[in-house]
Amino acid sequence: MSYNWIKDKVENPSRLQPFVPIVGDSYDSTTLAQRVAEQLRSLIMEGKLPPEYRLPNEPDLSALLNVSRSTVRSALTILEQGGFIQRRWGVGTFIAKDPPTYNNLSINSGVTQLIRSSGAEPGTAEFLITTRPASEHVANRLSLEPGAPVVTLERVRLANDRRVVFSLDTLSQSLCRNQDGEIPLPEIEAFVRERQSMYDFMRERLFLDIHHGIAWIHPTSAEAYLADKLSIPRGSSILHIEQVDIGNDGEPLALTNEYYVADAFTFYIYRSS
Amino acid sequence: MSYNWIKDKVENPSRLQPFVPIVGDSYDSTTLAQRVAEQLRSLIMEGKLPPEYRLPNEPDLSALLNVSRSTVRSALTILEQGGFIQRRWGVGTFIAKDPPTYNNLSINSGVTQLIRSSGAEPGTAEFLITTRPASEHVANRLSLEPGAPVVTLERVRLANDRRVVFSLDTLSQSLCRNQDGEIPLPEIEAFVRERQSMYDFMRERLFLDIHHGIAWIHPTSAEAYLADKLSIPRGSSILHIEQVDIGNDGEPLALTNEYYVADAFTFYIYRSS
DNA sequence: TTTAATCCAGTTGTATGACATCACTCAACT
DNA sequence: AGTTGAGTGATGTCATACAACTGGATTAAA
Repeated sequence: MSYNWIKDKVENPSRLQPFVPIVGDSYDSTTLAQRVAEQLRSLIMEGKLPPEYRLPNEPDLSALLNVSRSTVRSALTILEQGGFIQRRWGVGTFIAKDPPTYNNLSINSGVTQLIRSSGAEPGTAEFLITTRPASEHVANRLSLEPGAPVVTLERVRLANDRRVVFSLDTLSQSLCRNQDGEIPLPEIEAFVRERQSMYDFMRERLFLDIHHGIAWIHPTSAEAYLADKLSIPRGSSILHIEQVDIGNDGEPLALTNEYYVADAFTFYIYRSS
Repeated sequence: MSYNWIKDKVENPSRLQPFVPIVGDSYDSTTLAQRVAEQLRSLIMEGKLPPEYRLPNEPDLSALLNVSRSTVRSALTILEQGGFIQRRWGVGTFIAKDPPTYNNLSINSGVTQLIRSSGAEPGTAEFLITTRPASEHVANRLSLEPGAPVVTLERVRLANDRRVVFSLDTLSQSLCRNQDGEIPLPEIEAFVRERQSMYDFMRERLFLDIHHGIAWIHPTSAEAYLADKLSIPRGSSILHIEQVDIGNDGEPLALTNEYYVADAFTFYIYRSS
């Protein structure tokens, strides 16, 4: 019990100790182990638990978090697979030497969070929201019928007023409804303009939880339209990331196309062997 | 016990049933759960366990694999985090709708395997192995002193005789030794020429196991040298992947630079939320 | 007949306790 | 000095029981 774990190295110990398992609060669909892993992960990503730091042993962690050791172990397995911690049999569990951050593509974070975590202030320069029939490609990605109505959101994203990303989000119109019926475009626009996040809108207004995303990497170069939007010379290198977000039932929820100015961000990937 | 699981959908059932836990065979350093996960993962990636397939319940799996249910659960957690399976509380465990393949960057596979899995025959067009002092950048990536001797391996990789990748591998010379002393360059060359894999060489000759890799994504365009090597026009889009492979102790083992012709492969990434 | 509520079997999630195995330290011995 | 071996503390594995959830069947009510 003499672990000075948090005490002398972490600023805010209170985040960990008063962990309440939350049983039937709001319907969650996540398991206890996943919530514990999520809690520890955010501590690591916020830097509260520094690299190479040694965690308490599993029985103590179990007592601290007020969950059983098997739950702790399950959570640690999740974190280990993500490259956040390293376990050494017979020795202990340690924060990884180089744990993933928000510019790790293995973590499904949005553009806004990416910009913010790079130390810049996120913003939006152009904003165009429309409905249109789905192209064949879009319909294919979203498992829709070609021509089905979709909501598209076109934005130029800013980092400290510099144009760094052009993003084009697509969402089936049939999903844009709550218990009161269809949500009108202006309401969507208002929400996304303020919060700068379509994921927040999907979660809070449509109650659509994203289980994971599948992203395709397309290196390309800027043609006229993109060069104009991003204020870069034509032919500049562009990283095009096309992503489908998948819900808990395996259903595609949204399609995202993001075009990054090549030198604006450095992306990396954790590749497990 | 009436699961026709394997029986009617999988060609080679024998791979699963006679699972032997392998206790002290060769020193492994991997846990039993990891080996079980690895075994199931290869079955999935080879297509023996089709998408959306339902696995036996955990007690039956435990009996089939001759390990305890907690070990099974640990293995399943690993696979779930990798996007290979989906577990549904109270229902069952299923192969994912779209499980990762070798062109998933979250899986640390080499170029040769990538080419082979795309259905093409891998080959090598140019082959140059040298020793040189480490540049500052290389030394930094590999945690070496600048100027320390490194072995570099330059190759043009072929897929059905088409030039698709230019790769530049770097390895500290201090690691290129076995119990008999330093391994001469010609021996390295002979091995890698035949097996077309530097990872195999590191594992079998140097006993260096790679725990994971960290890859950086750099979209760029081909300058003169690369355009020549890859037989493409100057200015063509190139996907540059720089990767550091990390050992079990967190030590950097090798540095890999791979330059992919943009349209040769489609890479994707599994992004967990 | 239709609808809603209830039960029930099957499956994954969590808790608990015990033991196995590994890595490290350090004293004892050769 | 070098080696062996016990001891300690950590993670890994096993076993068992129970809780919570899902989906379908059954039953009861409208």
